Amino acid sequence: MDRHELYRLQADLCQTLADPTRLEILDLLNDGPLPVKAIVDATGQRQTKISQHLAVLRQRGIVRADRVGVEMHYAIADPRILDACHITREMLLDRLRRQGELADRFAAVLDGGAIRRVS
Amino acid sequence: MDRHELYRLQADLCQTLADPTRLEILDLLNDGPLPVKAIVDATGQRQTKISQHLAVLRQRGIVRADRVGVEMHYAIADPRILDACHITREMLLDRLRRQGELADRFAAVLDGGAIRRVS
DNA sequence: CTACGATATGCGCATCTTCGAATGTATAGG
DNA sequence: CCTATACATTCGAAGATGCGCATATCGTAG
Repeated sequence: MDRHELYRLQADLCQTLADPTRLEILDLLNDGPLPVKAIVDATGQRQTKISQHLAVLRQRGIVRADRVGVEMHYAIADPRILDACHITREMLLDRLRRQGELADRFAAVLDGGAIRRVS
Repeated sequence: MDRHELYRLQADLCQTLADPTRLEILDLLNDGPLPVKAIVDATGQRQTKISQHLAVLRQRGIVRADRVGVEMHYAIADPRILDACHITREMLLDRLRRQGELADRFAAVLDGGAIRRVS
């Protein structure tokens, strides 16, 4: 297994996470296994779409599917994926906060009339 | 900022990480800032390609670029991204280890002739 | 067997991504 | 000014992805 093969696999894993619907599904499964119907209802998306995304997550081993009677229950396969998602989410929230502060400071400067004075 | 907008941003961030070359670049920058030339040499990829990927990383705020004389030095903007990468890498390595064990056990069974006896 | 509810799959289309080739820009040296 | 070095940008082709629509499968109840 050479280094580049690992980068390829890691890129595949990231690619699997690179979809808003799939991230939302993982977030829902964070609280425990759910049948497809529950995910469809919770997201408000079409069943076909959810099923396709679940297939992607299943094929890459991110989630696990078990039959429970007539339903399929999906669950997170490796909880560490949620840690990774948490980190990226925190990074984004921090960035948004910083942008908010910047916007506030900029707005304050505008209110002070500093920009108009310059122009 | 509603929940779905955050999922979209997070998906964008994951998408940015979803490329072997970009992951390799981040890995290289893990040890400190580097000029483009060093990255090109270290990866053995074409300069155009590296520059394109650096542009992607720069636009998404993953890396920061500073002029140093005639060179551009690139650096990791938020070290937490490396934590996230580390988690996914560990997950993959674990999975590969498990697959290796499975393969070993399977090979042992094959050597024992259990499969042939079944067929 | 039939019908139904739950879930999965195949297909076609629009969109996005990646790469290489060529070209553009900028800075330092002569 | 001219050149070379270091890096960035644009463009087109090839491949990948996401979605909706229609349809298939699977388990269970009649």
